[in-house]
Amino acid sequence: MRDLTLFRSLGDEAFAQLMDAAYLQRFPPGVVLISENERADFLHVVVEGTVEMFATSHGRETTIELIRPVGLFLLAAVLKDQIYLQSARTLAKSQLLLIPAEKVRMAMERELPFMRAIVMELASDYRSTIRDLKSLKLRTSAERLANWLLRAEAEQGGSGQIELPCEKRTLAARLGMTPENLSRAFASLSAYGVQSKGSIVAISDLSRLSDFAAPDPLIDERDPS
Amino acid sequence: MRDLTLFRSLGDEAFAQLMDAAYLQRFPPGVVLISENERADFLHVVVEGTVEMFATSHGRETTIELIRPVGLFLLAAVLKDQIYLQSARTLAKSQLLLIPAEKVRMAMERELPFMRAIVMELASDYRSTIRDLKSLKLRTSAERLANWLLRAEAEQGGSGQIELPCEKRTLAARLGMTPENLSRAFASLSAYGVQSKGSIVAISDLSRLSDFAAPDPLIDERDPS
DNA sequence: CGGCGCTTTGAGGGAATTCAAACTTAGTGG
DNA sequence: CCACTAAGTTTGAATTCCCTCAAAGCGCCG
Repeated sequence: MRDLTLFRSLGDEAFAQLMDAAYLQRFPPGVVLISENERADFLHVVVEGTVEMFATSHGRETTIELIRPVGLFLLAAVLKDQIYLQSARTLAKSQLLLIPAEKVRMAMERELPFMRAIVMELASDYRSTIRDLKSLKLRTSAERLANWLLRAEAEQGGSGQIELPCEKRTLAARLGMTPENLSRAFASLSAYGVQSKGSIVAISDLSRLSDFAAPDPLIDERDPS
Repeated sequence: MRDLTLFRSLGDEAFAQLMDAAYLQRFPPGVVLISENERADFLHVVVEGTVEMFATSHGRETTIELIRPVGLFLLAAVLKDQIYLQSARTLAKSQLLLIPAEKVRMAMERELPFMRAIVMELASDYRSTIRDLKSLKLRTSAERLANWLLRAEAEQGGSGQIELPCEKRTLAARLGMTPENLSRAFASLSAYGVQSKGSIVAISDLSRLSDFAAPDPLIDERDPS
């Protein structure tokens, strides 16, 4: 927990207070943790497992983001004391820490370094969402997939192999397309050395894929923290 | 200037210090104020006119947002001391206040209420970007236009008439489509009582348009501040 | 008044979605 | 351990949506 940049900023006492008020809970896969339109009662921290942030409107649904350990979500809604704009469900067996919203806001008021860390966290989240927006508006679906693969490959150690963190249907929604379309995108990337078998993807020639993907640091690279 | 929620939080002295260090500048239309990939040197405040935030990648370009008085941009990049992810250009004759990034960060450290206001501003910006993302991923282009029109109508006083704040090509990019497609979207909305002539759009029957648009509070409504 | 640029319209093509069905995989219960 | 089921994935065909290219119309400003 303390590994989180956000909580590293807290003094021991304040950290203990937050933890005392928090609930550590386990959930099986497929549980809807929160639904959009509810009031923000808890800041959620993913300690173990995977959580999908998704959104619906008039029967349609899409994935906004995947949260994996150690990551938090709903911070903006908690701070503004507003309703959630996104829903969340577990994709795998997960362990979450629920911190009462009120306690988070109190800790922020009491500890300047914590508020500073919150500013940085929010700024990062904002910028990361802008990157997503740019990717959606400036790229085709195959390009989005190609760049997503390149980044996943690097994050998973650069072995040329990727293990998908979720089902393909979810990845499709995350990248803004249908499952069928993702399947076709994978098929079209086979011309650039991409082979997918189940949840394992192999990239035989990074530079060839990179030529097609044309990665853009202003979309694909993460801010240095 | 002091009307801005962000600056209302500043003490008189700190506010004066910020203003002393800032530059008030006028720009003709069509000037590129900042380009993505540059380091964040100034927080920008639009005092008069209109600024378009846009982004490019490999020859493609899109509009992210329009900023009008009194609004600010580049806050996240300034706080993180990072490069900009977006470019900015004036659409009309504009007057901007440029506040050195370093001064903003210093003011934040010195004044707790200012930092608190920054937290709220960032949280709002984040949530508003999430709304954009949902709109893009969950709606067709005609639906995005219809909902944009409904919101613009309300913001402009509910007279049933809208004056477009920018050229249609820019609105098209803002909504994630081509100018041709926007034109066709307008044509298709004429079945729901929408007439556009130049930069004036008339809605003859709000409820009919609303039936088609199916506005969703979690996408179209702004947070109460 | 003329020219430039934006907007509209049309035609054609490409990309993505929908619908449907076959196939694969994982998980369950016999 | 195997068969069976259910769900996820892939493939195919048809459709819709959107984009590109091209040309014509229109408005605005010099």
